[in-house]
This record gives sequence, C-alpha cells and structure tokens, in this order.
Amino acid sequence: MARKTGSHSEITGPKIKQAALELFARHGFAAVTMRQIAARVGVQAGAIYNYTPDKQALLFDLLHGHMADLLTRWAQEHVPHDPVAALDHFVAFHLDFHIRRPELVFISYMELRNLTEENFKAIEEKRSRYEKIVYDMILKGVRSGDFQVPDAKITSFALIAMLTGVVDWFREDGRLSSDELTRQYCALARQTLGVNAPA
Amino acid sequence: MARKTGSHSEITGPKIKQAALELFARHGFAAVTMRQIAARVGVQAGAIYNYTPDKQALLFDLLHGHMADLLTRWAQEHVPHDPVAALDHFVAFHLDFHIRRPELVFISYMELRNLTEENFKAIEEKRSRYEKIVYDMILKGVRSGDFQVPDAKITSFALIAMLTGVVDWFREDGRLSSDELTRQYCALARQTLGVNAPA
DNA sequence: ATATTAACTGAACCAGCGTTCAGATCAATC
DNA sequence: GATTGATCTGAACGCTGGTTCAGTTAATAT
Repeated sequence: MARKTGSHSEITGPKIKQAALELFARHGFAAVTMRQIAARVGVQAGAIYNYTPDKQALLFDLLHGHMADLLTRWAQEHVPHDPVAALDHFVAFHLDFHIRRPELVFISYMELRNLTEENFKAIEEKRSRYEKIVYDMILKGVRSGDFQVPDAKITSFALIAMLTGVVDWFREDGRLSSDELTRQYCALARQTLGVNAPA
Repeated sequence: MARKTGSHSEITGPKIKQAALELFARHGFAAVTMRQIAARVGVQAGAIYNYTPDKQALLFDLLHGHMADLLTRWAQEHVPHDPVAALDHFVAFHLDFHIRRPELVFISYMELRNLTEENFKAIEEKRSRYEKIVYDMILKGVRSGDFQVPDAKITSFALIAMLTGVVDWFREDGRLSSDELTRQYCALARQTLGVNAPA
C-alpha cells in the first residue's frame, strides 16, 4: 500500500485548522488568503485542498466544532438542583470554557455572516439550544423565588452578553486569575439575577 | 464658476457613506467591493473617489464619526449628582444612542481589525474615554455606598457588555418598546451594581 | 451663446484571489 | 529494487479586487 507511520496527514490536517483559526481571528475570514494559511503551515496553497473542499468548509468546521464541543461538554456537567448553586455552576462552566478558546469565541460571533445560509442555520440552531439552557435555568429560579428579574428573556441575553464579553479583555497572565474571575462573576451574576433581592 | 445649486455632491457624498455603512454591516468590510457600494448609490465605482481617498478612509470615517458623536452627545448630557439617578440616566442614554444606530455599533465592534494601526489607535482612544466615564460613575457610587460590586473595573466591562449586547436582538418593532427596554435595563443595572444590596 | 468646471463614466491596469491539476517525492510494501 | 499511492509542489486558470484617468456631461456664470 503506502505510508501509514510517518505520514504527514495527521500533522498537516490539524496544523491547517489551527493556522486558519489564528488567522481568521486576527484578520477576519474574508481578509485571509489560502496562501497565508499555507505559508503558516509550511506548505503550498494547493496542499490545503487535500484536507478541506474549500475555504468555506474551513470556517464552518471551526464554528461547528466549537458549538458541538460546547453543547457536548455542558451535557456532561452535573448540574445542582438548587437554582443559585446551578447559576454558580453555569457561570463557572461558561467562563472556563470560553476563556480557554478566545479565538473560537471571537470568530463564532464575528464570522457568522460569512457562512453560507445553510451553514449559518446549522450554527444558529446550536446557539439557540445553548441560549435556551440559560433561559430555562433563569425561569426555574424565578419560579422557585430564588431569582428576581424584570424579564427572564432579557436577563438571559444580558447574562450571556456580560459573561461572553469577558474574552474581550481577559488575559490568562493579567492581574486576575481565572479562579478570581469566576468568583467575581458568580457574585455579579447573583446580583444581576436578584438573588436575595428584597421582594 | 460652476454649479452650486443642483450640484449632486451634497447628495452623493452622504449616499456613499450610507451605502457603505449598510453593506459593511451586512457583509463585513473586507467582503464588500467598491463596485457594490457604487451600484447602491447609482454611480460608477470611480465616482466614489471624488469623496474619499480610499476604501480604508470610508471605514475610518464611519467609525470615527460614530465615536465622536457618542462622546459629544454625552458631554451635552446633564448628569444628576445622585449615583443611582446617574446610573439610570446613563443606562437610558446608552441604550437610546445605541439602538438608534445598530449598524454603526455593529461595525464599530466588528471591523476594528480592518483598520490601519494608526486609525485603530484613534478609535481605541475614544473608546477608552467612554469606558472611563462608566468606570468613574461606578467608582463614585461605590465610594458613596450606593453601589456594592465585587470589582469596579470588571463591573464596568460587564455593564457595557450587557447594555451594548442589546443591539444584537432588539428591534424597534418587536414585542418591547424602547421605553420598556430602558425601564427593564435600569432595573437590571441597579441589581447588577448592587443598589439596595445587603451590606 | 460660450466658457468654465464639478461630477461622473467607462475602460483599463495589475496585483492578487480561490481553485485545479499534472507531475515530483518518498515512505511503506512486496 | 521495483511498485504503490498518499502527500505535496509549482505553475497555471479565470476572475475580481482597488484604484486611476482621459474624456464626457451638464449646470452655472458671463
């Protein structure tokens, strides 16, 4: 047959994905060329097409993999029954997952409009699933009386926005450790959801 | 001399800016061509260069004008001395200003990386000025004892993120009026900043 | 009427794009 | 050592991008 051990494909493939991720995050999908990606991998542009049908698929695979990863990992979490504990748990999970992948979070928000309509729908569907998780969590706490919010839907958007916004400024080597970050945002999230608020 | 009344320049100029804004917001700066912008104005691509030196300047003028407008308008506001009233005032101002210009808000966040380094710095400087306004406002309330937050800096980022995130989903003709939106977010912001929180 | 000139056209320029593909390369197999 | 086939090169393809510019158009001033 042909090579198995010593084959480059198991190296080049991931390297292409990684290079595409970094370049898309830095310059934006439309501004990045296949030749730039190839150069970063140390290969000619044509070689990329052994690993992806086209540039669009390169973007889609990154975004789709990211969302699939997010949902899979959340499904594996053991969520406490108490609404306040569940909130803390979610905040910790969301922050941890997102600050570990700043580039993916970035392009998942920025490059949606560079997706084919069909590809866009696939991502959108997964995103909605995640937003529903947050909404349901808030609703449960409101019904039990643990949370007090003006509007559950709005609050779910606000909570996600303020948590995800962290990747815009947080740096692993900054003045704040990720543990400290989580603690601060748990407190902030509790306040936002009106935990212990006067009836 | 030549034409004054009936001159098209006072019409075409703004039309180009408007077309560029809409297209940049929809497809992204890098994905939009000068020919697309020209077509929307009803003119040939070459004509655009009577109004802007290049494509980059088209983007920069939009972003810079937006930030300048934001700062100018805030400077004209009459801010109450009481920290809680000041917070309400800011929330109302920020929401009103931003939901009236969703495209500008959008590209001001998305297209920063398509700016020249020099142009980027100019925008960044204005953005920092605005963030400082929020930070100072929070700090003042913390010192007076009206606000209770885990960390003033983090809270300022969180507040801006959750307010600005509104443009991602708010529609003028949706289920929520902009008045109602403001009321909800004033309440949410108060909770987030720990107004009336137990000491 | 004529001259003037701002505003615009239409065609061109060239660099660069995504993508293709015939052929070179070379580790694994026989 | 010859064969095989996955992997990659290097050059090319057709096309489109931003930008330029000589020339046309038409509203004003004289």
